[in-house]
Amino acid sequence: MEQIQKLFATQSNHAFDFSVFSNRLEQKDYDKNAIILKSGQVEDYLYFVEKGMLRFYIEKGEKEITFDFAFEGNFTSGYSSFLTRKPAPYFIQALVATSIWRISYTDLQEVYKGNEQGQMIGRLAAEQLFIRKTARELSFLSQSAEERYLHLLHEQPQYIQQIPLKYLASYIGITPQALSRIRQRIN
Amino acid sequence: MEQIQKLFATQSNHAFDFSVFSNRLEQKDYDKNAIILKSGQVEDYLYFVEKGMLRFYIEKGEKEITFDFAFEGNFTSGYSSFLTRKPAPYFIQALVATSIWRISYTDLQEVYKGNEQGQMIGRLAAEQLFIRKTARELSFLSQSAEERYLHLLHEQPQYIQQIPLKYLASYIGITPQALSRIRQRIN
DNA sequence: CGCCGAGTTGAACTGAATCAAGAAACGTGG
DNA sequence: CCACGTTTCTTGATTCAGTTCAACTCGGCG
Repeated sequence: MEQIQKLFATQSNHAFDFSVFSNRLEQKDYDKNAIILKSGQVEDYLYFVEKGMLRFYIEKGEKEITFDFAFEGNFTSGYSSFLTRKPAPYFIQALVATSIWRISYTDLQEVYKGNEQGQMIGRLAAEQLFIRKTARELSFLSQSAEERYLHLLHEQPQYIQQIPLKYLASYIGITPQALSRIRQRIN
Repeated sequence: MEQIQKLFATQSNHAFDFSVFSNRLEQKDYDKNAIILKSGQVEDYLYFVEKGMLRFYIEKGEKEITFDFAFEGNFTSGYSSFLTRKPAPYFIQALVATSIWRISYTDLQEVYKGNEQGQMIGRLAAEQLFIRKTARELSFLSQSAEERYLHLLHEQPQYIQQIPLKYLASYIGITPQALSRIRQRIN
């Protein structure tokens, strides 16, 4: 909880009654491999990852495609579903035992209404998510698979080694075999 | 202008004083190839494309990488720069003679403040942009270059043929030569 | 008319996919 | 806590999509 409060304190230049928001936060723990959101469900929460990490994936025929991760200190959500109130086409899963804080859609609307500064929460989340997606788009257009892997290693060194290679490969856009060979080449 | 109003009417289930927003809209016309945002500038506007189309690109060494287009009826912006008030690392250019409506950052903040429903504009823009980026991310992970091209053709048939092949190739993530061969193969 | 950028086509090369088999790690039940 | 079975990772051989370099065509514009 202090993590979130600290984040707001650094972002906000106005006094902000944090309790309006925090009173509606709910803490949840998930076991390793637990499914947090099932494909076909409407996402009802915005999450803040306190500890652990999450994986986002879609099922495409036989195989899973991992397209996102969320680490400690990130805001995350099945965000397009959360915003549009339509079923999400993907799954969210805990990669390790994970603790999150979450706020429901309706509660977040209340925070928006009740407090001038409340919008900041939504804005912070939206900005973080959008900027990440844009950076990732450019990585596909301008970098090789090896560069994407090295960038990922550099950006999130403490978490990457805990993630199974097959998920990383999928996230980078290559097969597990290809990533295995990249690893052997750079070591 | 009616285009935008219609968009709001279909999205909003409440009465919305559209004039609070529209009074702050400014109409601008750009010649073919005009630069709308220069890399290094802070994006000060949110745009609605009334007519024509835009291209987004970064300069990487010698070459340009086109990573986005905006067509008639789209909201768009150098959005991460607009949100964060930091310089954009990319250019926005008119591909053909283009007419837009735009609202400045400060005016949009005023709309947010002055009107309960005002947030909707920001939300609509954010949703549209975020959802598109997510779909594109999945296209890089799960589709071949040829599939991405066919999808683009299918999605925006009326605009694609007006866009120079080299920009389309870049957007898809391949060389102009490779796209030229894909075209010859599918015809 | 001549030039220049855009598009096309060819040939050689390369990074990654695919298919296949073996090694290592992992968790589950006895 | 070990033993077994399953999943994950590695390594090899072959194939394939896309890159690179190069030459040529075409259309528009000065």
